[in-house]
Amino acid sequence: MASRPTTPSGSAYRPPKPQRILACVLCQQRKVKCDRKFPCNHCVKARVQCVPAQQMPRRRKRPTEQALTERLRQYEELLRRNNIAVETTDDMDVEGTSADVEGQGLRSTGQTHLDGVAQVPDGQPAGAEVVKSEYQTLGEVKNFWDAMHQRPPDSHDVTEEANVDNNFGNPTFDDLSEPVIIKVWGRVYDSDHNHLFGDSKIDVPLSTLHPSHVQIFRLWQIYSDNINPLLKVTHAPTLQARILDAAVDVAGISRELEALMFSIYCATIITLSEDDCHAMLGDSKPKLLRKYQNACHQALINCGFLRSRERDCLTAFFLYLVSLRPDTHPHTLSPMFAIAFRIAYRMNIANEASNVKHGVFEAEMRRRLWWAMVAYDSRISEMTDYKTTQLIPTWDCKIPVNVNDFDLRPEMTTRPTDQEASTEALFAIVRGAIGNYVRHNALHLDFINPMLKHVAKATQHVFDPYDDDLNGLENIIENRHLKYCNLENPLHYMTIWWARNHLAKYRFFLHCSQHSRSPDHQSTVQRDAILSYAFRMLECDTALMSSPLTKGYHWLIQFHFPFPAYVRIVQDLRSRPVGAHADKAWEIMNANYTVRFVDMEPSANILFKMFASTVLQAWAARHAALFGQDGAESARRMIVDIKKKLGQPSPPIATADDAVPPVQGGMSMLPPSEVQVFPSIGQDSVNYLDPSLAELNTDLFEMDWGNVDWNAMSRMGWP
DNA sequence: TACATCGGACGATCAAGAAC
DNA sequence: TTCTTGATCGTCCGATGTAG
Repeated sequence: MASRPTTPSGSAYRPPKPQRILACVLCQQRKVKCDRKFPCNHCVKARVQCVPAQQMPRRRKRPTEQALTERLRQYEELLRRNNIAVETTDDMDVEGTSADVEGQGLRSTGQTHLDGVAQVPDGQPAGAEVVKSEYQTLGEVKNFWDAMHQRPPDSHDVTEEANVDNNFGNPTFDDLSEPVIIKVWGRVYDSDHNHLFGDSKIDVPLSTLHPSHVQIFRLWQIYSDNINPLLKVTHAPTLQARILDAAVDVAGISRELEALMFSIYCATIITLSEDDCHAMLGDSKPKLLRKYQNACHQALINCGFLRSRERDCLTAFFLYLVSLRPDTHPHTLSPMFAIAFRIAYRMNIANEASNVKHGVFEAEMRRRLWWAMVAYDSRISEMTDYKTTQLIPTWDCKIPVNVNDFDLRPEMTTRPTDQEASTEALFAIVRGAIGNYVRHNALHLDFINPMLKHVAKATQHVFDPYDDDLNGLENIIENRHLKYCNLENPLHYMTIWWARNHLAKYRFFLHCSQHSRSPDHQSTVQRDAILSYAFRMLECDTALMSSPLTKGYHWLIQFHFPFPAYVRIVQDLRSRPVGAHADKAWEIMNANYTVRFVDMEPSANILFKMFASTVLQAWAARHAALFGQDGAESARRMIVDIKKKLGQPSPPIATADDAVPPVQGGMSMLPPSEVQVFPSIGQDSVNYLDPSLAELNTDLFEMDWGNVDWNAMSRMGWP
């Protein structure tokens, strides 16, 4: 008999196991045989996307010490009943028992004995103690009720919340702790109204408003592709299982999960095209959005989102707000986000000392939610009032850890280590790294509240491994996070260009903060530097908008229209209309215009006119400066398209004569020397090219923003 | 009749401890 | 390092329900 082949070490050779091909998700769900061709026969028949299932990591549930002890007692009892002498566990030496259990890896501390191994002292969830030691934090905010009772801050929270129901019947003054007080308020204001959201407009059970089984599944898949990689506020493996279960019995799910599911439907729909909505859900996008937003709104009321402390509930509210964004005035959205932040602060998710008490998994999910909210809100703040941003140094929530969702499991007791390679959390990690730098930056804080600079100084050494240097941050982002990226992977592509865009954007902002004088009073070096950041922003934005890889992420990219970059470039072009930098500016603007506006429907809205007016002013300046002899074809294409959209004739091929009208109150942006050189660069020259824009020939910084149609503007991702 | 749903039996897999 | 154990995951048969 031939001997089995062996490995170099002498052990028997085992060919690698062929990778197991699992049934597709739909077949698993339906419990039918899958032929494992993708698409499989059932999916083809059902005309749905066939998605191969992913193998779940084994989650072996270790029996708790309590369960083991209980089992042991049962066996002892059986032995005793059969008249067999036995030394009971109660008689055994405590130290010995403890050591035995520790030997099995069941105990993390020697302090507790038989009452719940997965608990650390004070009833904290698994992993809380381990994680705690990993952090330096600002410390926990004092609790008033603990101070009243002279108790250490750790002695309530999770344990007491869990025990509230036990002693809630007749709380005495000694029982009074924050969770008890909350419960008491709950009883006192049992029927409070949701004043902000008004009364329900839905007169049917919410369970009847869910999409069909198959549609729920498809929406979840699209959410997993388009939303989750960028926001990372949900944990795909556990939530997918919950949603698939819930889809089977939508009437029997918890209120929080119901709100979360409706919020996922709404958020997913904003990422779909009109055609996709019809094909997949059989209705128009606005109708579907309205339907699921109403249902989500009601589901949020049902779970008392304003007073809830459930993470699912806050996540649902956040996703609901994300779904409102494209059709909502940012000034309306901003206070709604303020509500979300007030809830988050009540839940203490911005506080690391509080997060670590919730166990490894929950703490990580709280961090992800907080950072996603801060990042999204900071964009809204940019669009409304920069001062309201939460990108400030007064909280200490850590950046989420760089791991795949499968490496983050609810039963974990130690925080997973940051992976070197790119993971599913890449975008969230990079966004967090940039955000962490920005919130401690003094020049950024000048725009918000200069007093916070003292806080930033005091806390930076604790939180910011990136030093005070944007170059250092850029280095780390490029060499640590983007190094392993594959440009063919949509999330990697998105992260690379997003990160570069934001680094350029913050250089741009910080430069503006440092050199806030009028551009005309800045040195050429300063003007060139800031112009280069503006160019970079447009180039990155063009890369993001033009790639087919990022189609599913357009909902977020469109939200970040590089408006300040355009403003700055045009300002510069009006005063320096010719030269190498000007040629480059037109080329870059044209490329960005092509991906942002060319497919836009001709619109009479004031926003586009405003944008057009600004660009045409710069164009007029160039045209005049070159006496009509302009060879910049790319710029001309852009101008022709703008004119077309405005319903104006294409720009005339101006003659030198046209280009030298008399100066009548030339533009304030121009230094006198340049007005002399280019006498046509003035208000009249713009009107000459496009008289319909006379009313709009105003500086962007001076216009009345209160009259702007923000709904349309925000749909386009302005400003 | 065709198709969807789902309880539940059964096999496959693999983490963890035991044995060598 | 290999073996054993048993919990968990994954499959899909077949009973049942539903719609046309």
